[in-house]
Amino acid sequence: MAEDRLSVIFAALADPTRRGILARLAEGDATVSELAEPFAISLPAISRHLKVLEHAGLITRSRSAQWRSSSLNPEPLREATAWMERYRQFWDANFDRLDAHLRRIQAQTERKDR
Amino acid sequence: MAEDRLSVIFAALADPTRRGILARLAEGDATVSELAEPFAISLPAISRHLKVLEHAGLITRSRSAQWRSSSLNPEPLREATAWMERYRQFWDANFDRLDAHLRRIQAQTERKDR
DNA sequence: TCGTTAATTAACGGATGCGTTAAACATAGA
DNA sequence: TCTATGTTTAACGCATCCGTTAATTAACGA
Repeated sequence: MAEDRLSVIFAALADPTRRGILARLAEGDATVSELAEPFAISLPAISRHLKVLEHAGLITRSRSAQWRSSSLNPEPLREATAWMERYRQFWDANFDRLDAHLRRIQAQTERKDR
Repeated sequence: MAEDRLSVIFAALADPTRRGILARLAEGDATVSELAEPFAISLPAISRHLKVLEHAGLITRSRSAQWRSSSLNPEPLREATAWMERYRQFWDANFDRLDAHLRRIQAQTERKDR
């Protein structure tokens, strides 16, 4: 399961190696070998991670000769952030906490009234 | 593996049922049965999802009689967002795209110079 | 054409994730 | 104390994830 876009994105971000790859790509495009270099895992493993990132839309890839260059595509990060934004009110310092409290109380009251 | 905090958080968010539970909790605390109601899965399955969310720190739980109430804890969402913020420059409209372009070019040049 | 380099695919193994049903546990209340 | 209700734990099955090594594909370049 987990075919919806957000799930695919979050799942892709749930691996530290993949987040490391994204961090590297934030500094500029890189080949598979370059991306693999900081990690103590095999090249095929990196290749799979890249496929996951590509499937999530987090990177795009191009080939030039025998090198395959990856570049960061931030769009999915924007989507994921947009989803989290819905909860920003719950932690944002500028948020009126009283309002949240009242809404919680209200929800509980409604529940008991059933 | 995947023991680091961010991985646990992202993994918890990678399931649509769990995101649905969080959305429900944003409206106020709820019991396990209440949380399970919108979903076509068994109660034990919901119970496991809650355990995952709790382990990620996304919810806190309290018991009152035989009911176990869950409440949203937004802290991990703040952490996850903070991580993504590092990439905001790549998609934010207010960002000077030329700067990003120059940094990419620069990185590629450095690589070729090796 | 042959060898080298870059990367992927194939085949496998072990761990984890997510669902189920059945059983157990915890508390309230007659 | 017995029963009903809410929730968790146990035990299982199946799919997916993540890693490995070996083999394969693709392109360059002497």
